[in-house]
Amino acid sequence: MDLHQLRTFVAIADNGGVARAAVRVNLSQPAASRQIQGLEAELGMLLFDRIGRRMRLTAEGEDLLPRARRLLAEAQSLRERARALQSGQTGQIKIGATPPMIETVLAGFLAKYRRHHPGIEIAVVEDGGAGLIARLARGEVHLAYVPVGDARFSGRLLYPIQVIAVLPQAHALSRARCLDIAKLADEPLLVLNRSFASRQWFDAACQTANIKPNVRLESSAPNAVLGLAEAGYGIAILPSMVRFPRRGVRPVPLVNRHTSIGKWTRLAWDPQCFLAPHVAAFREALVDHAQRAYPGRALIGRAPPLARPADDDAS
Amino acid sequence: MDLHQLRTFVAIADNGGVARAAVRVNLSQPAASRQIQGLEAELGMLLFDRIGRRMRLTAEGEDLLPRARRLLAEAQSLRERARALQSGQTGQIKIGATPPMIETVLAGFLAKYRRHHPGIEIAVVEDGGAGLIARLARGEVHLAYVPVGDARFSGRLLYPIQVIAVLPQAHALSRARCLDIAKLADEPLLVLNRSFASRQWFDAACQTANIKPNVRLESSAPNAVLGLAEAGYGIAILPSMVRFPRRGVRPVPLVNRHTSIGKWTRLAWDPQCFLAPHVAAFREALVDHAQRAYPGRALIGRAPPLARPADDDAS
DNA sequence: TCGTCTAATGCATTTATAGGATTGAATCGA
DNA sequence: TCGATTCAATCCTATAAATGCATTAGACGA
Repeated sequence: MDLHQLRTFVAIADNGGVARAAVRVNLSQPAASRQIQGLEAELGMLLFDRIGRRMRLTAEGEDLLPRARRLLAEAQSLRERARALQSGQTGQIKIGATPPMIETVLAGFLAKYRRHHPGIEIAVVEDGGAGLIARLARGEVHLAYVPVGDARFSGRLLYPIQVIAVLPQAHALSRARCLDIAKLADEPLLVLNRSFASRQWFDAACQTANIKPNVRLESSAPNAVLGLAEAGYGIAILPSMVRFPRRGVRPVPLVNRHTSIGKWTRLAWDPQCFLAPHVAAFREALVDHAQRAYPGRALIGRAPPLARPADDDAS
Repeated sequence: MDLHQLRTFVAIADNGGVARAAVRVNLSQPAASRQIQGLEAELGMLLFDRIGRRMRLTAEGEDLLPRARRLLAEAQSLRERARALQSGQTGQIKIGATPPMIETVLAGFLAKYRRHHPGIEIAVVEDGGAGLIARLARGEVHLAYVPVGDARFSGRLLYPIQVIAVLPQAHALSRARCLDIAKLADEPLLVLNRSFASRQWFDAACQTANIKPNVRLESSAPNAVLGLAEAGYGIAILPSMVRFPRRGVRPVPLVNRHTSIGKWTRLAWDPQCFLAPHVAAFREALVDHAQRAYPGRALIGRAPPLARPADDDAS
């Protein structure tokens, strides 16, 4: 059974003759004749009665005709779906991100993007940094926020994330343009737990600076830390992408011997996987958006710039 | 796009590899490889990412895979439907019949037949004799009750229909084994109108016998005629297939010079049309039923048998 | 680093499918 | 009633496609 045979079958039934049908399906008359014969032979039944030189559907033909139509329609729908996918008008995108990324960058961007591209279905997968790398490697997501330094993936640099301190306005250190971590030695600190990259960077910086931070609270929720800082309970240590302004507190970038603490963020993908046009378009739009309006950009300008890694965009 | 390509596509996705898929679809590995490449080329997109020596579905492939499955399932359903039609387990039958035929023969038979063949859909088309011939010629019905004598159709003889008189039991002539129409010359008669074949046969017989029948009533309803006969209003002239017994009246076959009046009935079909197995089976069952239990058979035995035409069964 | 496994490619062969010409039969018009 | 026409089927040949075998290229594991 062949789609061409079915098409010819339907055409003969519709046009009432092999010759006319042949024209409709861009075939010669003998070819159409043979196709219908081949179909009849394969199905083991006559689809048409040959009444003189006319073709009339048999009962079986009448029964199978609508089914053949459905099959052809389904095939056409498949082709059209493929064309839509190819042109990037439609398709699915799976993007992995950490909760802070989702909150600060992705949420706002997605709302805008979906309005302009209603055919695109965007699935956001929430996971931690290590989990995102694994998902990207397994092909579960097309794109993911991954820190710089993993050579397995291509990526586009987005923006730097730096560690900042959030101090009460009344605090003496809050007027500084930026703040060396040595000055935090005896201050009571409110920090995130070790699953946060910013906490790891902060710890590493303290270690190199030979400082033992006075941790008053370790939390898994940035907003909790921030709220306590507002209440004057201590100095919050957070990544620069928390949203400001907040009342009664001031953010100040941290430095370690005149060097900012943090890393650049990257939107990465697996270069071994074919990246569909609609995914590439989405990626470019997201990169553009993030680079223009990244969280904490006002703050970051106050500290020495982080070393910018090479952008290893291999597309 | 080709069903084979789609089948290979699905097989690769299911079996996770070209080589294994090739075995499943009875192809060599290179053939399967080229099929999927051809499909990808035609759709203008990669369906699989080649990760090392593995094949992993792209986003597009994942999108199109269920559609391909549906298409293949639809094709399989078409094949299975064709097989069912071919084996005669299912299908449609259109049979044309006159109202008396439907009432006396078909109704009872259909009830029985449908119980034993639930897959068969039987459509009964009610029409007059001339209408049935036209419908048969146009292919609107597969089978029809048609009088003998039409060479265009093949047919199987069913049973003779003879013209009978229905007399009040008290009538002197009601004791006869059969009755010559000459004896009806002066009796008040209740006859059917000229659209009934039996009426035409009766008229023809009267003409050859040089008799002017004394028609008291001409009706289009056999039961009305019969009812009036029961009421003693006259002698009813009817075809032999009316159902007996009736109270107070006796049926007597009519003869014209020792010759029965009537014709054989035939179940006919268009020999130019392919007769599907399930239609042929239905036909045989109906012929068998009609020949064994035809209406008026007890009555007909009392008159000289009608000349039996050749059974021109050309199948 | 070597061996193995997998998908892709080259090549020769087979297959089948197409079109053109022709035939045979049925329909139409004179 | 007899051509003329029309249409489906058939024959034949050429072209295109698909297949299988052998081989290659590349990745994965020991």
